[in-house]
Amino acid sequence: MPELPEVETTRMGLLPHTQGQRISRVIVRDTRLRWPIPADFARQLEGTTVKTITRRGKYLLWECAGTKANRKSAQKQKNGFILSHLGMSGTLCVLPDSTPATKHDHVDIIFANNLLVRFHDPRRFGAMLWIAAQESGIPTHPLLDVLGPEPLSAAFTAEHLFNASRGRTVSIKEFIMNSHVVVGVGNIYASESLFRARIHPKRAAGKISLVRYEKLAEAIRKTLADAIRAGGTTLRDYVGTDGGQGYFQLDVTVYGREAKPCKICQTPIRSLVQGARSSYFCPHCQH
DNA sequence: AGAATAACCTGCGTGC
DNA sequence: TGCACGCAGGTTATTC
Repeated sequence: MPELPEVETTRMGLLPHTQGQRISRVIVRDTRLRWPIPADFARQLEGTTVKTITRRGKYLLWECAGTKANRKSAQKQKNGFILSHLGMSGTLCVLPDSTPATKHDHVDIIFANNLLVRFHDPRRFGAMLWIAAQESGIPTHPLLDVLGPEPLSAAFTAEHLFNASRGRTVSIKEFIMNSHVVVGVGNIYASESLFRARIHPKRAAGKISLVRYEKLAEAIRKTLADAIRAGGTTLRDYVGTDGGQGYFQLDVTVYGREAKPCKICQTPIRSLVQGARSSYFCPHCQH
């Protein structure tokens, strides 16, 4: 169920326990995810060191490098990236390496520092893949290559939204949830951002002015940045947290508040279904 | 190309 | 208590 802020919080939680640590062993218990975990996944990782973990949209990229000894023994190809995605129900948590596994624990990445990172995913919409290092050092993968700009980067502008939306009849809610347009805006923050920008979720993306896209871009940036900040403040020692409690309380203004009063005008919040996803909005404030 | 729909899953809450 | 049902914060694949 994680959106971008939860993924970023997960990244920040993992980093201090994994950066610079050598992966001593990898246990794959259940390969069934969005795509099967590759057969040689464990072998690729074992013996490498995690240089850093970065985020692209809701994907985490774990940069792994073979040791000098490995390079000498012709194992240069071990350099690469773990590409992970939490899907709807995935968690990554840091645990002591003796922690017994339970149901839906798909993968353990065990480190030389006696900690492990456990990937747990009941609904199996998540992913764990390996990207072999390229010449450029930049990870290339079909899943990454089609992604739109990061909402908290300079590339994410009102002009980008405006230009990408010309001629599009799709609703603005579905438009901003499309990862080809912008990454990281999930179902909750789509409703929250549209409320903040006062835009009705059903409005056609192609009929929104540049001025209104300025407001929307700013609303998305603020909504996500606020949520990341909230996650960061709840994050203390990531070891032992199960991710369930790690998914922090969201401070929502419209999401899930059907029939409750709008926090601005007291009009009852309404919901509708778009692309099989629930949207929430204030019929008075948003148009 | 873009829009709409199906598909992948388990778990939980609700109402009968 | 049990069971059917609807719904869940994601994304790609398929069809038209």
